[in-house]
Amino acid sequence: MTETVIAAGSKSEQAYAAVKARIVDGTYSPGYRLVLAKIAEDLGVSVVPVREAIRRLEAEGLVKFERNVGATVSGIDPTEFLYTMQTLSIVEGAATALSAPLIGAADVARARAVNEEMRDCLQHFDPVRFTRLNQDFHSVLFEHCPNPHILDLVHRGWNRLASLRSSTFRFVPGRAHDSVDEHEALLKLIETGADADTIEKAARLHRSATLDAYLAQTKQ
Amino acid sequence: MTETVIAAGSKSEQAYAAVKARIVDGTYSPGYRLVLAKIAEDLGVSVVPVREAIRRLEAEGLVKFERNVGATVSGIDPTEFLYTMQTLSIVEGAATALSAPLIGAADVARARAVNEEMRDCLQHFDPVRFTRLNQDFHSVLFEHCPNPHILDLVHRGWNRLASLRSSTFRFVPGRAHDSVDEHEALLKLIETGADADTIEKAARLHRSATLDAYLAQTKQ
DNA sequence: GCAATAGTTTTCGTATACGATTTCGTACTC
DNA sequence: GAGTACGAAATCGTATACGAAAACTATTGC
Repeated sequence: MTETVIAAGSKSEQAYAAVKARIVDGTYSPGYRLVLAKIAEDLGVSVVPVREAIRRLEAEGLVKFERNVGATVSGIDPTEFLYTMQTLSIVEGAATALSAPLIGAADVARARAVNEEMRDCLQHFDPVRFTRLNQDFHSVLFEHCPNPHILDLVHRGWNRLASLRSSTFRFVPGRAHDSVDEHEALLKLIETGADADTIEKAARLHRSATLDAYLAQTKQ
Repeated sequence: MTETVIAAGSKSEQAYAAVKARIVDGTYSPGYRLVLAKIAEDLGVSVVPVREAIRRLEAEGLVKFERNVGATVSGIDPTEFLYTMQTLSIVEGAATALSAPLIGAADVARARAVNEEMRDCLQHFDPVRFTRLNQDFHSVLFEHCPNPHILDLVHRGWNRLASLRSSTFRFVPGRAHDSVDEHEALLKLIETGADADTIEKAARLHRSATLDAYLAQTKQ
């Protein structure tokens, strides 16, 4: 994969990218206390650019900031998880519907290949790989979205979701099978040029079902 | 000494609120160059908190920031306007649908009163008041949305829209009449407990129609 | 008269420093 | 032993200062 080799732009940008990456990949898990001076030292910069980075992450919802107290990685609350999923279902549904007319046969083939790999994962029980493939699959579906704002919201949603991973994001074996089937159904809809409404609804439902499965598992 | 009354929160927060307000109310219109030192002086603070504020506003899409060049109020591009409206139609539609079951008779009455005031505005041609009332009306519809993330996105959308006002946001007399009627139709749907899908679709359509009217006017 | 260039000014970017606030630990009182 | 008060340490918040990059301006050469 593309490791973040690029020491791009200002130190503020670097700090932003670095902290964001650590939150998304789980190095800093929810509730983790982000001490400015410590992060600054880790990254070899001063606190000013780190503050800026944290503020930006706060605006994206990845970080909670409290005056004179400090920053923590946000999102321990299960309710938060529910809200995040609901929001994602809406913006991702819209993004997928808007993308659909622009998805070519090659994209569908690529997505299908990914989905078959996912099916393969089910045999060997590889949740980590499954999760990554799942993201790849959905990326194909919404990456052509012509509206950059919606695309941005989708990415933010996925990032939030990823950041919550360690506490609430869990692989539900029983659900995974259905998920793969729903993926295939979505591809069929796109291939046959179904109308935007149908695709949007299907995409939403797919995510809602995933949410329900998580909730059901959590209750047990 | 009547210093600028509410010295709420940190200076960073103050700067954030102040600059945001100026962008939304049109004091700083699209393309306006935001010089850090100047803003800092205006607000009586140093540049550091101003930088933070600008970064946050950038994350919200209200400001465009370019390395070593500076910040400008974003959104002159008409395409941007289209994307903003589309995004808003989606999140606002969802927010309205989610709010609907929680909207009480009193709320409906309040919204209806506002709408009748809007109808009144049509007689006396008062675009400014009409626009404000329109916001009030929609606020009633989505303010009960239980998902804070979606609510936040709606507010951001409205803010972006407001910030674009001076260049592209224009009152379309021919459209205003239909708009008021659609508001009433929306209220009826909510009163009769229509299902979420129907309400969502109606809310979206309402905004799409507004967008179309703007576009038609722009073309002329 | 125009274009290229060198010098000046403006503005950004970040390190450092210090005051303000919170938190935590310890001692004291009831 | 529990609760409170006080002091020390940690951490945040922001002003200032200075280096770096870009934008602007004036001058020179053609």
